[in-house]
Amino acid sequence: MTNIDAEDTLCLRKLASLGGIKGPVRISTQALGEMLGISQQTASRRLLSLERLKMVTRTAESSGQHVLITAEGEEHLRREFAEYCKIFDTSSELYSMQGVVVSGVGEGRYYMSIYSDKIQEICGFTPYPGTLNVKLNPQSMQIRNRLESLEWQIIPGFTDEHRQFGAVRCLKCTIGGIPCAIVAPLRTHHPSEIVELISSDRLREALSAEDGSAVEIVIS
Amino acid sequence: MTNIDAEDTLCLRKLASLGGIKGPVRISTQALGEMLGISQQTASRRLLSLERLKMVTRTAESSGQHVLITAEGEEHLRREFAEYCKIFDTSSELYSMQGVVVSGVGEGRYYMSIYSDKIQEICGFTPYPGTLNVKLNPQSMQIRNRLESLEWQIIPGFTDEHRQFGAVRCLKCTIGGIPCAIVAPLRTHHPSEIVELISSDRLREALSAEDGSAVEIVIS
DNA sequence: ATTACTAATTCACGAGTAA
DNA sequence: TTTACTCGTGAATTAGTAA
Repeated sequence: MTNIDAEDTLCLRKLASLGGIKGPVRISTQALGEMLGISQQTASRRLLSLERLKMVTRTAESSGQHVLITAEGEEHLRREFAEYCKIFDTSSELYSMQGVVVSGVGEGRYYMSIYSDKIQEICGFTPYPGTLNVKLNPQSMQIRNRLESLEWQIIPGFTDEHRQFGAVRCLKCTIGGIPCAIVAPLRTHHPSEIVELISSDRLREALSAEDGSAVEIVIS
Repeated sequence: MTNIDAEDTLCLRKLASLGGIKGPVRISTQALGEMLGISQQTASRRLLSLERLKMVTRTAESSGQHVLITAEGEEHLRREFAEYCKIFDTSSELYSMQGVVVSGVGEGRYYMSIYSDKIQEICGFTPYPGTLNVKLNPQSMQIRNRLESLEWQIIPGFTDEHRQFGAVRCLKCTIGGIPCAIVAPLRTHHPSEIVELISSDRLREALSAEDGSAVEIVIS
């Protein structure tokens, strides 16, 4: 079988949008060419090609032709469709980021003990008192930015007699397969290239990781 | 904006299937070329092109590169996806056939009076005693053949003291916007190029049609 | 190993035009 | 009006390499 190329597929898809699957479509090669941004001659060639591939049938009538997509043609378009379905079904809301373990500033530990109860409620685990800090590579930063539009769980801030505690948010994920969550201040202008992670266990131990170890974070 | 062509789109889609939306993908131009059935050089050029169009970003690392689809690239793929959705959402189970009115053999009238009650029950109208016969054009015959796989309503046959009446089936549709139904014997090897239609009204009058008049039948 | 340049070649495109 | 042929041109591809 001579394989159908990308340009022919585009042409076939256009015919389908015009109703070529449900019934014959009356279209001149001139008009088809204009729709696809190609010349009349090339449109003619495309139709000839699709006809040879048995993706369409044509009947010449006075002052024009009727084009109909065959079952085979429809099948081809459905396969294309399925390809896109696969991409957007499986990868919707699934992201992965790579980075290396770095030393944190140490404030995470303090926060985690304060918000412990809230985190248990939201994430389903009591956090180990401390965070794992991961420095993302530049490409993963682009993914990190996209995470901003996902739904984070919000932990409200509060004030006690000593000081004010800002609201934080968290996003469940896994690192090396271990359930954890990214924590971040509620309001930030630009996400940091350093991601803070919490888990029920001490992640450095669970991952056998030390500073500089490469890790992967998966958000689903 | 330089427009993205069909081949670049194919390449972008392949990267998406490899997970290029959710995170950076490690792929050599050699491997990408093999997957797409093109040379290493062309694969390289495609990536350069996609990069220029800001559909992907790349980071060169030792022994390879990491490719990530940008938000813009994802947007483009989603538009392609939407195009296919439109085709298969709106045109599923919607067919159209063209033909000309012809004189029937006259037996339809007889049948219609006998099956009148059943038709009322199934189609929601009491049929005018007579059928409109439409001769389909060759292309529409292909559509007619596809109708065989749809769900027809079956009217069981019966036997009285005089003769045997075979089972028939009908499929609701419209002709020139008027609700009607195609009737056919339950078992036929090949659908006839002549379609018999029933309606509550005399269709020839309702359509102002005579022998040779062009008509369109729509099945939804 | 890689990526991507340059050069040679192929092949796809549109203009002109016949049917 | 149509469709689709031939033909000249040029864009796109692969081969050969450099980095």
